[in-house]
Amino acid sequence: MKAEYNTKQRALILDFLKESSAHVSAKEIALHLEEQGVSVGTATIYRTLDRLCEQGVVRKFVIDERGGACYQYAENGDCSNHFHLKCINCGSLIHIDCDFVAEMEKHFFDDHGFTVSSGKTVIYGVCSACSKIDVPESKNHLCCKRHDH
Amino acid sequence: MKAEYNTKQRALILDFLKESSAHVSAKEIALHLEEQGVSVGTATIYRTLDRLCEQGVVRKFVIDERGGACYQYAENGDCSNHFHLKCINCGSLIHIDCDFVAEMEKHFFDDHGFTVSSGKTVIYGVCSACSKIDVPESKNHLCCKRHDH
DNA sequence: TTGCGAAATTGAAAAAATTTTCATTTTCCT
DNA sequence: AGGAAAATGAAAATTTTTTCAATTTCGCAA
Repeated sequence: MKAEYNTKQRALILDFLKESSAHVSAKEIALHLEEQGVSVGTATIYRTLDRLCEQGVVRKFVIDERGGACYQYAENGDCSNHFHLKCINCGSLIHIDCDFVAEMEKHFFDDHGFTVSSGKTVIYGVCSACSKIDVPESKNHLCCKRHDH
Repeated sequence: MKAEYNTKQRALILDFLKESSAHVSAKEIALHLEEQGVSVGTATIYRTLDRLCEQGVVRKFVIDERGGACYQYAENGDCSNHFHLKCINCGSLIHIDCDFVAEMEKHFFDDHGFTVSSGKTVIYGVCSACSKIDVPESKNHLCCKRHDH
């Protein structure tokens, strides 16, 4: 377990994320801090976001419409009705709970007469952690809400 | 459904991926093609990889030791292109192979960075027979293949 | 079969996003 | 206060995406 120091920069970044209901990009964070009169280096912003993601405090998304990734403060919502994504590479189990689940249920029911039991369903593949970011256990307990698309 | 043209570049990239048992990076692909005497633009390589990932033909990984992402050809096994519906009541396994599978794969990839391995995925629920739902034959023939397991 | 044309793809260059490097500064423990 | 560990920022390096004019693919009509 590596030690961690509290810094002004990290607090500022997290504050901004907390007060932003929507996704924000690394660049938006930089611009915001700039406006606040505080200039934080790019490297620091990315490093901080990485760490916050690792800790599950923040979620990372990749949205087509925008260049690059976006970040959002993660509140742990309810994990009631969702699918499980099982990574065949690292073995982690990810709980996803987004609008698309409903879409899937509707499709299987309408077109195949199949009533999906979401809670028991397991979708196998390679997780974002293995294919994109290095994210440890903590994040895997989070639920993902769907973002606009 | 968007049309797709076959191009020399795509074939070359896919060929290289097929013959590489290990992960290869975008740069390695570029270098390999260069050595082959064919020069393929960076943009084309990334675009092609993106598409192949979306189609589930290739998987994307990020390995710490290397900068950036790596790609690997995903074996097309017998059941690798479709989902399985497992009835929790009668136990039958239904193989479904319809356009929606691609939609799902795209969603999970785009929105969750998750590369679905369709062949290993099992969706649990109650089948049409058990819930006495009349599914039009035409729909079944159009959308899915049924097998006994 | 041949050739036309719309749609798709390409490549080069520029832009953008992200990561690395490393010297300097900050944090926190004693 | 002193010092080790951690974090920072600036700049360079690297990776990935965008732009857009030129080129290629492929169905279809002649």
